[in-house]
Amino acid sequence: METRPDIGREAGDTEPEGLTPGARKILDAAGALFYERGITAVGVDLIAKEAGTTKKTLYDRFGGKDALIAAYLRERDRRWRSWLTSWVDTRAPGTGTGAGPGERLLATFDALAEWTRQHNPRGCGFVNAAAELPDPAHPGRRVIDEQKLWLRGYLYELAVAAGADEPDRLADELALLHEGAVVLRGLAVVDDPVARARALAAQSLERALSRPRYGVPPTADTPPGDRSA
Amino acid sequence: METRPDIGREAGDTEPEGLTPGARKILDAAGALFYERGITAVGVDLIAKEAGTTKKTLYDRFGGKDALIAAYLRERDRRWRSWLTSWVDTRAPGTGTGAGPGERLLATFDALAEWTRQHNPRGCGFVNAAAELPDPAHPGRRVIDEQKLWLRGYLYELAVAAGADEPDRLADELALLHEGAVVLRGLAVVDDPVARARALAAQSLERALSRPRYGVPPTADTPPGDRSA
DNA sequence: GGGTAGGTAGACCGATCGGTCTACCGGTAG
DNA sequence: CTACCGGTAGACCGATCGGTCTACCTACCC
Repeated sequence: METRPDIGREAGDTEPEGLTPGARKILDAAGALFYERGITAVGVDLIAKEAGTTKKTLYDRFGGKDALIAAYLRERDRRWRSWLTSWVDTRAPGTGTGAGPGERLLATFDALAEWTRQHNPRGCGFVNAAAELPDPAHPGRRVIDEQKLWLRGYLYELAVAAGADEPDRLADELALLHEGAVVLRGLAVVDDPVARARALAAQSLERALSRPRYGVPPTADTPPGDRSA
Repeated sequence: METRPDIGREAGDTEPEGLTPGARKILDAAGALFYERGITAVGVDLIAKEAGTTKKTLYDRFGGKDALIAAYLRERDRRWRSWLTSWVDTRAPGTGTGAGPGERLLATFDALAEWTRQHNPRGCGFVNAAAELPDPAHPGRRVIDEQKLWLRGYLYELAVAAGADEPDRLADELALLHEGAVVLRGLAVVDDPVARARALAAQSLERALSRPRYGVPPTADTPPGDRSA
């Protein structure tokens, strides 16, 4: 179990807080089981068995199921943030390029599309977890709140950088579209909800950039038909 | 001697009062407990105790926990549909009034706002239930799918009646906003997400109605029954 | 009266829940 | 060599899980 690049984790990931090999296996197994079958429905015996370890190791390394749930959410949050920011920085470097100022905001939807395609057949793991953790004092709830606040803040930063009129409003709207898209991805009511959300986001963006704050001339937006096959 | 556990009524049943008093109390208690604490976390013993009945009555009336879950979802679905349609019909009668053609579509967001204020402190009950029912064969899953498809179809009908350009697209977009709003209502990241969603819906609506399909002026109502694609 | 429906009360079942425990084993650092 | 660390193996705990069962009661209708 040496650290080998790009196996289960994304590029640029760093091993969080030096997990022992047993703890790593447990966290991986818990991550898959919690997301696929639900948190409450998965017992610690099954996690230990699936990880090829024992409950002893689980309790020695994590302390209990609640702490393991929080660790699972932290891990998922860390991967999602890394995925999103690296995607945006790579595909829409911005600042001086010929692309429109809203390119980086729209790129978040492309990142989401690929993320859901790879890791999200059952909707947002954080929304699902919130459904199972009604107790506000549960350690996992803090991770969930942080994740949602972080995304909204990230969208706000991008909105400000793009020179959007009313960046607060734009960030709220795009956060709304992100959540709606990832939730409808889990259900089967709209096909390609992320693409729909992106198109609607482009429309919202167009309006927000047509009246920039500091007199920056409105530039041509990226065409909505920009989507790659 | 056991009565038939077919009380989990089929779709098309409009009467909630085929229920015996004991079954009614159980369904009420289960509805509150399932939504507030999560489905898996709530046991049948607690439901029977909270309802002031016994497990015997629960199993005689509903057959088992899975059937009770489906009955709970059906009940919630029925209330939501009734709430939404009656709100729209009352506050936005449409067809011949002086209001705009998209008034009924926007009214769905007002209905949602009031619904969430009254019944939805923890987000969408169906999304939460879907998170806890990963098995596609679970009887509750069918109810969830029907609920989401119904809303999307209802929005589509309203979009067609309003004479929207691309009613499929508009229905998808509004469904997206509905889901995003109700999910973010459960979390605490955006204040008044329903209002944000309504504003964005109004914007989407404005565009969809500015280019009606057959050259009808945007202020005129297109007669319903338009089913061409 | 008899039959039946709906209900209450509560014992009981095997399985599983989260969590703790002792005992042993291999590697490694002082 | 010894001490310790991380792990394996598995017994064990009380509680609770979904579900079944017997027994008895009341009310209503033929």
